[in-house]
Amino acid sequence: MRNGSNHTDDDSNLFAVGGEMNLMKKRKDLDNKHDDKEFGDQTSIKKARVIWSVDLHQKFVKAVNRIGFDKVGPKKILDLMNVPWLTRENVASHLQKYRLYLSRLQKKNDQKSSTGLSFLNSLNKQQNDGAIDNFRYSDGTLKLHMDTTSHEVDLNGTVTRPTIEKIRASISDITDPKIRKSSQIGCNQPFESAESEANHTVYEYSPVSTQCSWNEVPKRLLKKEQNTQKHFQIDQPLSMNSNPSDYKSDYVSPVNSMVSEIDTFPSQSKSLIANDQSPDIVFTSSLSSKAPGYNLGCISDMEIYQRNLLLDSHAASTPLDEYYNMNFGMQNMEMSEYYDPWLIAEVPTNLYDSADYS
DNA sequence: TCAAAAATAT
DNA sequence: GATATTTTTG
Repeated sequence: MRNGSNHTDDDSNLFAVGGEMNLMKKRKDLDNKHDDKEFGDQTSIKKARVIWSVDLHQKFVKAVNRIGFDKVGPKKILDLMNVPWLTRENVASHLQKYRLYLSRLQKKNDQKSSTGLSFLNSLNKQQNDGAIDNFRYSDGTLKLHMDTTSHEVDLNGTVTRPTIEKIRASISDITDPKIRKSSQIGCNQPFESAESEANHTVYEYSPVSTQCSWNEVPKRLLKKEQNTQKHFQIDQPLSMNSNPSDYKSDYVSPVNSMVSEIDTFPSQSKSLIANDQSPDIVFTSSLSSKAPGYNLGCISDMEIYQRNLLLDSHAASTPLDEYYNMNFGMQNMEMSEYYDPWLIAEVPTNLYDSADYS
């Protein structure tokens, strides 16, 4: 529909103008060729490519989880989703991708849990990598990384300190005024209305709104640490994987990687200024002094993304940023209250490493 | 130009 | 319905 109606309208208008057409035609050349062919019979107007918006995907995931992983099939999903214009093929295709994603996810987890001791190494490595990675994102934001590994570590008690302190240090580097301010702004926005909108809503924000990641996080995990103490902004999550290349554009597992990001790192005053003018960071994350690991990373980046969209439609971030934004990471925040639990779909529980959340 | 997403073919 | 392959997109 997107292409269909809009473009053909444009084209026909142009066509009427005639004289000016050539100029425009160059631009629209491709489309016109299409149209020529397609106008032969009205019936063959190319059907729109389905864009799996956040909402749509959430529906999808919800359906999948409802049906149960073993019994799931495109048809059933389609039924449950109850989206009239969607076809079985659409769903099938999406399901294929989804399965692919999940299996990779699982592989990652297995890998991780079987590596045993080496997770310490990977923790360090990851933090280092993170530091480097931070600059891959040219938006000047600092990402603070945290991994479930650190959570495990935390539980063990042993290695907890460094991690936490590292984070704390970073946090305290950030001085409050601006962050606080913009955090608040972001946080106080009402999300619900927008979130519960039908799919179409999202389209209005395209082109950037359409990407999504699979991350879906069990609600209950969010509830565990409600008392939050520090607020800081998060923006772009980043994969924490020890195997970055592999994850370049992967969907990030909620289990595997949790990321918080702190804007306003001293060395990156650039972004400070930018944010000052138009705070593009919208969410607040929280660190509990008790169990940072726990507290981190319990919300889907999709949702974050969605919120970002809604709250910040004039977006300071570039499409590219947005793009990456979607593909990476988990974030956590104290947003639970803002959510309608219904709207949050979950990844099958068996995919979570139970140790991580037990 | 490329990888990821979606469509389509098997 | 699953998976492989192809096309489209950003």
